[in-house]
Amino acid sequence: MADVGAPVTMSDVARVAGVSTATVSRVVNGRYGVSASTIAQVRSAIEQLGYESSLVATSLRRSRTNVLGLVAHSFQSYTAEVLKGVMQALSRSGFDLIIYANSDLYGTYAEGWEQRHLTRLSGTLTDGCIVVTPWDEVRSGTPVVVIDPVRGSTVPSVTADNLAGATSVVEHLLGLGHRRIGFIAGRSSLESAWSREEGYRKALAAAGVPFDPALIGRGDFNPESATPLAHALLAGADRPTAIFAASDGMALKVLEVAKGRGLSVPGDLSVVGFDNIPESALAEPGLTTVDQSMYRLGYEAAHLLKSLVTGEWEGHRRIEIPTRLVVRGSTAPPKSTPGL
Amino acid sequence: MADVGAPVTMSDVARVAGVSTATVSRVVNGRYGVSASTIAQVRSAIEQLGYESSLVATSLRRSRTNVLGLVAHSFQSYTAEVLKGVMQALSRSGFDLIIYANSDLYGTYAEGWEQRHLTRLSGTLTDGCIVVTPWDEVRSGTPVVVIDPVRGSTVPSVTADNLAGATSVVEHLLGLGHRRIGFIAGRSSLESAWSREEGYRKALAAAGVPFDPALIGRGDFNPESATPLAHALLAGADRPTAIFAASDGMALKVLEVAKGRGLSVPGDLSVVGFDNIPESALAEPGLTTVDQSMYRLGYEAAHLLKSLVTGEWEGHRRIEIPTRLVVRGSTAPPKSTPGL
DNA sequence: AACGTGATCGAAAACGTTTGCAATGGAGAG
DNA sequence: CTCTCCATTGCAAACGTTTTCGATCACGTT
Repeated sequence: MADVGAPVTMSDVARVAGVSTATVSRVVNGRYGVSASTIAQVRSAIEQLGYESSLVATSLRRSRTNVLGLVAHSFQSYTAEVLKGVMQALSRSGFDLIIYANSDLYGTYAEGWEQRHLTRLSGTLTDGCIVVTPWDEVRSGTPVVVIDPVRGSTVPSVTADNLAGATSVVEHLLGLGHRRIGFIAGRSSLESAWSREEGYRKALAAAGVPFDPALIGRGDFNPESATPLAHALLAGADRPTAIFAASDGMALKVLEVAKGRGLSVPGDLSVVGFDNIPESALAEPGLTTVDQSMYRLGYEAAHLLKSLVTGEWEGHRRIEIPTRLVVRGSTAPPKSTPGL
Repeated sequence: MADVGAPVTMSDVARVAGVSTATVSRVVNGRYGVSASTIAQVRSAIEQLGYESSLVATSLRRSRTNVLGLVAHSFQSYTAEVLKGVMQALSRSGFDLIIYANSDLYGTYAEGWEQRHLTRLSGTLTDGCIVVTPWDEVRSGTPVVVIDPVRGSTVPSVTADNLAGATSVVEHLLGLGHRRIGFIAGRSSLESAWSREEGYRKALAAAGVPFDPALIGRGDFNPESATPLAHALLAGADRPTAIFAASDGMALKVLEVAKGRGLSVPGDLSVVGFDNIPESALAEPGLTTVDQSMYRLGYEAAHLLKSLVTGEWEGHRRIEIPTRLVVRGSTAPPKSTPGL
């Protein structure tokens, strides 16, 4: 029954209850110093009018709002998963969550919208923010926690143990007998991309496999960026027997390219991704990948932000969560295992 | 580089630029009546200080904020899908989106939180809201669009063509040769639940199959509610050869129960759901279901809300989107097809 | 020289809330 | 009866912005 009309304000309540707005405010916020009878009157007026305090006005006046913000650059499935974790962490914590999503996906404001949103929110609306989009310079008057930060960032952040995850992938492939393992890197400015590459290199080095620059493709986590790189890797005469892409989105493109070139997976080529997005389980064959619990990423980020906002010092401002190798059908021993 | 410190306000800009806040406001909002040189000064001051207008203060002062709100009761995967559609519709529309999620998932405010959030948002922050949670009484001073409304609601709403969807399911089952078809209903207050049951009844009637009340289980869309109902339906001597659950969540529970009772699907029992959530494709066997594009639901809702907010009358305040039967492995002809 | 005109800009009110401070009143002490 | 004191309550300022209104000024017209 959407009845239009001016929203009921505190003055309305005050008038009906026959008191001042100051008193109404005190009742609403449970402040000390209001007589029982007045409280009853105000309560009844609130009930009668269906009054609810304006989030905006309260935010403007107060410094603390008990609202946390989240800024994300898009809503992929992983963002939703992060969200679940955040909400779970905030459940019954007294903090509400506001998610700010920009409408100008491809608009003129595309550059720098993260900062715009962050500033607009943290100006007054929120006590702190979680940033899910990769962004280099984070300026904010209130605490910020970044999920998957850029390399070298000093902002409090939560990230997966990308090094260990990538290492486990390469060890898995080496264990199957692969020696020529291609790698498609992610956006190089991101710490996660860098750590995954680092894991790739270190695991190869540890096994005594020489590093071949020709096996590296420089992607940017955007699935489309992987397509030409996969073609390039697979075109050479001495093509790799396995390709490890730094994200599932890119790995799925590799799968596509391989099929397009008449290569069977995992028969002719093993493919591994990173992230364990839902689509990976549905792929044909299922994509071997590294699970980084997005849920947990969100949960830890919210927890960290909460402690930053309330001022409870928790020591670590940088949290790493463990990863887990998920072996599916896209990896198998190479057809010919030369040198074994 | 999160630098703490008081956020920069319009007064700061005014001081630096040597003008009044009124002028700064005019520049920021592109109002007419500011000299080119002044504009340049103000712009430079804004740049220098990194000023961004406070969403809160602006909202408080203005009536229009160009921000739309979305209130959802939880973040299942379908909510994320709805979100994508909403964001796409709002892309480059000049509207931003704020999603308000409550932290008191199981808290004392559990009852009526939707209304609380809606009121807090629509009070001043947003120009209108999309409500994704089923809720009976919607009170709001600003336009509201409800996705999947309650039965009899007069609030502008967007819903799937549940009647046609349910009809297609039953026709599919009838076509396979089923005659005893069980039905597990959804929350009866919802229009979608009612329409799905209506479709079930009408399709049976159209085929001349008598309606048997013993084949109806009264669920509430909550997956757990389906478990005892499935047991009850399958316990009888004259058990159905197929069960149509009004939601995928409930259908998956039926699958579980059937397996638990030693029934093979689709050998001994065909199972159909409604919604086509991602999990349904992953189930073993894949769940036959009705696809209602959540994306489209969100898209249309956002579009409708936009037109309501801007006052462009678009006629229909009630939108139905088409559904599509998705046949997977969970349906097959009954083992014995009596009467055929 | 007086005046109208249009462009530019600042003062101040307003949005709805919170809160420091002061005012009011009644009760108890002297 | 007066004074003090505490509990209760209202007044008004403040949060950061937008917008109305009027002031100022330069310029061209009579």
